[in-house]
Amino acid sequence: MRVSTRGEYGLRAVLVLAGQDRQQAMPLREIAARENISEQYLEHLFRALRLSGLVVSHRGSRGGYTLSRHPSDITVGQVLRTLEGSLTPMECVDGKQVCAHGDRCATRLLWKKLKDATDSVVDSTTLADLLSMADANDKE
Amino acid sequence: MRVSTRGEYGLRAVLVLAGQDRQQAMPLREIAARENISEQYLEHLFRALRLSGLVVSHRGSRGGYTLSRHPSDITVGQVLRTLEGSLTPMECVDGKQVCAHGDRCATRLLWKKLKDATDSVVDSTTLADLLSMADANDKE
DNA sequence: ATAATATCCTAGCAAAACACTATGGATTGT
DNA sequence: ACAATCCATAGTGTTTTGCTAGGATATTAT
Repeated sequence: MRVSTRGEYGLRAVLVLAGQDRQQAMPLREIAARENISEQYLEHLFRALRLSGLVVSHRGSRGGYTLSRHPSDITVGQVLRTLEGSLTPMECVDGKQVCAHGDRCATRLLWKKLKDATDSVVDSTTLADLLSMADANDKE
Repeated sequence: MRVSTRGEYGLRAVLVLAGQDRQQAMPLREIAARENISEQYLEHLFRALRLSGLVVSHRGSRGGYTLSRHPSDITVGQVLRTLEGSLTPMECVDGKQVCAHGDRCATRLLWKKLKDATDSVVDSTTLADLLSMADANDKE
């Protein structure tokens, strides 16, 4: 039930972009240095983030990445699902194939509850939310 | 973020015990056969469940396992944590070591939310709850 | 133009986790 | 005695994780 480093690093990296001026592209080198993450590893993660449309890349000198939308318009669910794949505890509540038992399966009822609980968190929390919450704690 | 087969099989197995007469010990062979799980693998899981006090073993002929308490007195959280270890998405919200940033870390705020969400589900759902929910769906 | 700065893409790989299997010993009911 | 169980440790193939390597491609600055 642990989030892998893909989700951890990726979210941290995207939050760096979210706390930044959106007009200015930030190179991976800088994000990697700031968050103490391998630049090469981050490249993989940003490839996925770009393909899912969450970030925009700018190649060449003075290039880098920017968020594709405002931080208040990107949920952590979108980031995490891009990097971690489905966030469900079991395949049978993925929407795809349900086993023959369906809702008469006692365990599936639990997996469904867990799925709903995590969905409600990640789909209602935006990057801007996290930043403002952290900021509020910082001021105390 | 997936539950492993340890949690899946283990929960299914204890639910078999929960739906059973508590006076009669049930051998692993029978649970394994009913749930289509390897008996040898289940032994590992039940060793952990016994050590955590959730089931009681009865050795020898006519032996087997029983729940240590009534199904309404055992939460799925107790079962899953025994088999899966901590259910937190990240180590830093495990209660143990928090990184230097503490609550000013934006990502940690998310991990905390996720932890609280899953905790509230697994700690408030008992084996009896799952059985009665499945039973209700069965009758429809 | 050319050099410098970036992203882009594919491949590979060591370590850890996962999902078991194997084997033999200990205990109890009949 | 004997069969049915649990108990315990060791081993093992597969998959996932968490990277590193190397080069191609695009853009900007000079």
